[in-house]
This record gives sequence, structure tokens and C-alpha cells, in this order.
Amino acid sequence: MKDGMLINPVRAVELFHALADQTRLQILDELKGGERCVCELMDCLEAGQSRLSFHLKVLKDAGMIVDRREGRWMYYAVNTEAFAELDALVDSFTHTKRTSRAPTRC
Amino acid sequence: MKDGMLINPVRAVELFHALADQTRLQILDELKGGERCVCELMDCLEAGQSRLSFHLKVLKDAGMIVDRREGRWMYYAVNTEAFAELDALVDSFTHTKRTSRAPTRC
DNA sequence: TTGACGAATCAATATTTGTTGATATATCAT
DNA sequence: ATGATATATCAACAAATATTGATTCGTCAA
Repeated sequence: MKDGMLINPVRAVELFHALADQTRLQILDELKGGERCVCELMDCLEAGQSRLSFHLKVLKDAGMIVDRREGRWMYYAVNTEAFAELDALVDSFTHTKRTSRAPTRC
Repeated sequence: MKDGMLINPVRAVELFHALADQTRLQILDELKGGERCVCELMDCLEAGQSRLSFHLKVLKDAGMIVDRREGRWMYYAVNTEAFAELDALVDSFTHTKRTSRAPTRC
């Protein structure tokens, strides 16, 4: 990711929110092993189709995953760029040192 | 953070959830400049006392910030360790390569 | 073209999260 | 002790998010 590029707070919230859920983390964890179709995710996560679809949409809207149709199947895969973005975001949090001023009491 | 140490999913959700809110990100951003008392945060975030207290608790429960009493004032500051943990967590996401197997169709 | 299948979307509902104003608690100054 | 101040907590409510089952849509096979 471009250095010095600021990620706006709205985007940051969207990213973190997408990750702030057990099911979605499981999905991402599974997708780390390569692309998967929905039915396979249903299997290994033991989640209903509708529920899964919902969470996949959240992840997709946040840009964390990408999809690809192949016939009747939809394949999902992690979007590497988004992870780089996340990495940069966390780094900017961790490393951005501001001129530390003393607290001003009320 | 210890290498190879796995962060459990529940903890990951807690961390990301704590960050998935505009107000809480603002708080952290402010605290990057050094420790602050609540009244000062109220000022610069233009947030009510009760609301702020709520979000500070979320951040504190997640271990993102620490507090310190000084007389009537409570001072909050970022907890560096938690940020290291976050960093490690994101890294583990980004870099953990699993043996990529082909997707198994239904 | 019809039927079956994989997946998205919708509507209803449940659950969780956030906000607000009121009250409680702790500490200080008098 | 009393009152003032800083903050936490609580209760009521509002808003956002997640779950479920039903329906719809797109694609394929016969």
C-alpha cells in the first residue's frame, strides 16, 4: 500500500466491522486455504445457506473477498489487496507517533 | 508478541469489535497523543459523558486502553501491548499460508 | 421447455449494540 | 460533615445487526 496514504475512519470502521464476527473470521480462515464455493463453506462451517450468504455479502461489500461464478457455483476467495490495506491501517495505528502533549485538565 | 502464538477467534472478534466504531477510533486517535482525562476527551470529541464512558469501557474491556486515577480524574492511555497483539493478529491473517487445496465442489 | 440445483434476496423476528438522561460513587475543598 | 466535581453505572429506549424460512433468480441437464 502507498506509504503515507491515510485510510479514512469510515473505511476503517467498515474493515474492522467486517472482521468483528466469529462466522466471518471462520470464512476467511477457510478461504486462506484457497477459493471455495458456498456449498463447501456451508459444509465446513455448518452454517445455513442464507446465513452464509449474508456474511459473504458483508465481507464482499467490505472488499475482503472476491467472487467468481462458474456455472451454478459461486467461488469466493480472499482479496489480498484488502489484507494489505488492513495491514497498513493497523501499522498506521501502531506506529503513528504524534507530538505527545501533556493532558489538559478540565 | 511471541511468535507462533495463536490468538483465539473469540479474542480476535473482541479486538476487531472494539475497533469497529467511529467514536472509539477517535478516542484511540486522541490517546495516541498521550494520556487524556475523560473531560478532555468529551471536549475534543464533542461527546456526552455517559456515551464516552460507555466506549471507554468497551476499549478497556478489550484491553486496548488502560486507566489511572489521579484524584477525581481518570486518565486513559493506549495499551501498547494490545496494539502489538493486534499487529500480530493481522499478520497471522495476512501471512499464514495454508496448504492450498483445490475446492471440492458439492 | 421443464425441472433441479446453487445461491441471492426478502420479510419477519431476535439479538446485540449504542444513546440518553438520571442516579450512584469516589474524591476533593471548605 | 457538606457540597461540588469527575466519572461510572443503570434503566429505558433506539438503532443496527444477525438469524431463519420462504421466495426468487440464474444456470444447467434432460
